[in-house]
Amino acid sequence: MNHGNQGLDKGIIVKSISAVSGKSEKQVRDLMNTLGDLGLAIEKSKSTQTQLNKFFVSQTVKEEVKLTMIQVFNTLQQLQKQEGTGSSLEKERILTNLLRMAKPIEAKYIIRFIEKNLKIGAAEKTMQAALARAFQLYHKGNVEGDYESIINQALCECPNYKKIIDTLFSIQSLKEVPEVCHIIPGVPCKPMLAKPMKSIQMIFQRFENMKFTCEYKYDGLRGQIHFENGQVSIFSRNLENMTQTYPDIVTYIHTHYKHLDGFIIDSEIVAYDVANNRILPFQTLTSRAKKNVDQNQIEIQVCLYIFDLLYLNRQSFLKETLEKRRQTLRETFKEEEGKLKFATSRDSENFEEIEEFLLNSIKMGCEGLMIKTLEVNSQYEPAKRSFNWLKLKKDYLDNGLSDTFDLVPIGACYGTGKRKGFYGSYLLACYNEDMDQYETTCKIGTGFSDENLEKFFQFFQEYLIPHPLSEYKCDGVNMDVWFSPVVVWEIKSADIQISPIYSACSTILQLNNKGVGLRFPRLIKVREDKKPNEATSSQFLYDVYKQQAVVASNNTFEQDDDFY
DNA sequence: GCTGATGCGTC
DNA sequence: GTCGGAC
DNA sequence: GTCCGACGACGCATCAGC
Repeated sequence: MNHGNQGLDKGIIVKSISAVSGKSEKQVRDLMNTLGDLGLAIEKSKSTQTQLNKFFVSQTVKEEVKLTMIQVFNTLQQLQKQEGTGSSLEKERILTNLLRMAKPIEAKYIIRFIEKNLKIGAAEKTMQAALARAFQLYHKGNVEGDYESIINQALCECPNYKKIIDTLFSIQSLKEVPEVCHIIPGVPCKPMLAKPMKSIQMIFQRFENMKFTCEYKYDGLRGQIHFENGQVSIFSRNLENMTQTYPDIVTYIHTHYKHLDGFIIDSEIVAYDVANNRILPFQTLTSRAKKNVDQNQIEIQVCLYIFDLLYLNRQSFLKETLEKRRQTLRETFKEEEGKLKFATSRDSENFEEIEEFLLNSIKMGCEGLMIKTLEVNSQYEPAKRSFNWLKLKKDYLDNGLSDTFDLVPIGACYGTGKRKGFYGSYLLACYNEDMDQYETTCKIGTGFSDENLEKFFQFFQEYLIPHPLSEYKCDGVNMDVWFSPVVVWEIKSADIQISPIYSACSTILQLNNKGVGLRFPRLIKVREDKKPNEATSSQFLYDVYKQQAVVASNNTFEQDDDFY
């Protein structure tokens, strides 16, 4: 089914639910907070409608109207088409009409569908398994073979349900599926992913007796680059077409590789400081325009760090070993400083060497290492095991070398779905000793056990306050509830980045009132031994920020006022 | 024309 | 992206 | 191990409302 974006504001959904159920918008929002789900909110609203409101609704819609799938489908497509001035009102009107006709349970799933979260415990993999089973039954045992793995493989190489289903309807033998649905330039292929590892030892355990290689893990955007018949396409990790965003890459490929008879390579697109031959931070890369990009107006240059070859000269390389793919990649492409480089790699099985390589990668502005087998199980086949590669980052390490921060929860938001009835996330602050104030630096919603979620929720009931304290520097952050500063939590993060909304270090930074925020924050533990005013200081946070390789090596980063 | 909210994609 | 829980 | 769904920070794009 169409899973396009309706671009529906939460506000529009709330208004529609309000219009359909006769409840005020505030009542709908309260219901949403209580039930932890807008879908449940409308289901309940519709099924507990007052007689008066039912009467009112029946003036506009005939009772006993039955919605069909086609109607819902068409309406969703209509929603998708709305754009420009006045589109929000129109969307609200269309959605309201649809919800009027829907039974409570239908309305629930329509809303959940729009929110792209069905919450039925079944997602992509379950659906694929079901598809396999369904066709097995459809063919009544006349077609032999492992449906699930064939379909899975086909979906990885050619993620197009229509094409695969059409094929399954028409085949005599399962062998025909890969003959029709296989990797081809122009169509994105599911990328290989990597599993986090907490130590180098774990890598030796995982890859015991296998040859493997370590590569720098660049901090950019995954880019799968296709070329065929003069046509360049660039796909993201989630198979989105982002060709329009990178006309500079398109041109580069065009001018250097049009002699090749088609290829697909895997790469990381990284922002690059051409003047100083340095990698720039992820944040810099993301500030590039995404639509209607004029190649002559590009201010942020990128370098392509390529690391794999999936297809070349009309041949799939997916089933080749990494050793072979890498060798062919190196023979086919040519490095150029600041434009295209092979990911820095080292084939080592020595602990100290790997450790040093990891530290070097971070010094160079990378996130850490990717570790991949070279021969055994080294095929590019995410269908077999999508997390076949391993990744190692400094902040995964459990050795005390990575930075943690001791922060104070000062507010929270209600949880949704399985977090219903508790807080789903907490606002954290560091302590500015000079100003005697708490400065926000992130929200946190991961690292909690179910037990802690409940325990913390109960705990904070005693410390609720109606408004943030005057010593909280928390402008620009909207929370459902606020607390007195009473506890300290230990938090780990990957990075510290300039933040448009958090206030930590803003007085030290002097950067248009911006502060710093944590990247990938998660809870480690409660610091029973610390009082709130012993939390991590703003100064410490700032020092750690300045120490980061990519900040330390690039003094222009924060002086360039135009940029931020 | 600007601002703020929020969608949607990246990590 | 990270994480915890169910299987 | 795999799958799922909680939740994070950002920045561009878009639209309402001033």
